Amino acid sequence: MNTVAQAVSIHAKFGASETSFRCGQEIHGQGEPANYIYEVQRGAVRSYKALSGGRRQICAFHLHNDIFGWETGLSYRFTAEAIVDTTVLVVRRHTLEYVAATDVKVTRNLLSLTAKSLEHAESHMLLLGRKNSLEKIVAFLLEMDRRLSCPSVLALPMTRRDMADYLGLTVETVSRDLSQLRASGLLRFLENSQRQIVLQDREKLQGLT
Amino acid sequence: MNTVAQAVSIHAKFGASETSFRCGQEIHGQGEPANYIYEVQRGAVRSYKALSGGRRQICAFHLHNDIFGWETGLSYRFTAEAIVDTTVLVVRRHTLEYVAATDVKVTRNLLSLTAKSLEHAESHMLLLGRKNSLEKIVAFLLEMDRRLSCPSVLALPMTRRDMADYLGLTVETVSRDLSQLRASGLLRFLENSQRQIVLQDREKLQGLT
DNA sequence: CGACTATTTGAGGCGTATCAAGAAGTGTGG
DNA sequence: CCACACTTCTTGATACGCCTCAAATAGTCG
Repeated sequence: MNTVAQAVSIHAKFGASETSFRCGQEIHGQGEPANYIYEVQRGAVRSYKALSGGRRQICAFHLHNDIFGWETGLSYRFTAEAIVDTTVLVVRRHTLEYVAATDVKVTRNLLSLTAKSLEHAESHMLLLGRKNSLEKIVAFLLEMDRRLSCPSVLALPMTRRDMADYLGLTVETVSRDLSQLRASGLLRFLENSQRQIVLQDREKLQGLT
Repeated sequence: MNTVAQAVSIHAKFGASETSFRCGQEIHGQGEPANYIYEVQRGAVRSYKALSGGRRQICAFHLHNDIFGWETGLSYRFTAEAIVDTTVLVVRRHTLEYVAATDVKVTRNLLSLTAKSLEHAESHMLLLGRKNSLEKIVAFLLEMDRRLSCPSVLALPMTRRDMADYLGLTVETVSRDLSQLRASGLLRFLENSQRQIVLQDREKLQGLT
């Protein structure tokens, strides 16, 4: 069962509208009424929870075809922001729930979607709780590599700060570990761009996490 | 909607059987075929993922009436072990899926159950990634207090090691922070028992997390 | 009681955070 | 296209929170 493809069809069926956000713009805020569900068409989005003292935990990055903003409760548990210029499909939650009430397939798609998120969250708990900084960085690179379909050049849409807030580290540690991986020849940056990375040895990287 | 109560009714409806496990016994192992779903009747269970070097991340404790072992994939993503002598209700996954195929309410209950787990996992990510040791301990105590219905004496079923593996800490750090909280009068232990804790000031504790 | 496990406490070390500064990259207006 | 301001990223020096190792104490169970 392909969750994403089925979810896309839901959107098409119910007249989803398209909206664009500039880099850095908020799509929905933590605590606001959860009235819309989104799907990334172009660009990328971060979903995070905030803590006192400016601390953030990014719980997920949403890339092409990912769905986000779906809640069982009344309000969003995350703030979602575009991390590059981004276009999303939007459907009213009300519409989706109306359909789910009559079409079991939609409910099952929502279940599948939620289960996928849960699976990701549980793996990420292991990473946050028990991996060291290098293992975290490597796991992150391989996750992005996989989700972007293993391109020859990994074009990361997020800043080092976003990476740090996803991995429970600081910007400096992220930077240092990337430098270390570069020094040991496991990856390299494209010239004039620190966010375009070539993974030189996926197998060895896999062994580090 | 009360997930737990509805899930219990599912079990009753479909002839769930009762099984008991001794403290420390494995209920299901990571990677095994996920053929059964469980509900805690008496006792408590830990679900964890293992990493190289003996590292563990406990993703959840399952207490009275909690359901665990439900998977969308073929195999268990966790090892589940009784942490005290425990009795569970067991239903065949096959049975549940057969019913879910005809009864939408069952599918919706599974969705609600999964969404609850997801919500917990996402809060726990924030804890693991961005809280310091004292904030983690306090959050843990308040979580257990809430889930055990705020009893006058908090009777923890788990060891300090389990707490540590849930919070991404070591046994020693857990012990030190508990001592510190005791020294500052925010909690006390019952005599002859380090696992029975009285929270002396829930409000102040709340302020620490 | 005696053996064992769980917990606490202390001393010291390590990994990551913090603070600081400079380099690299990006965007804007001329 | 360049000049300038700004943000992002890197690198170095140092600090500190939590881990590691070790040993004593408390609790459990035969």
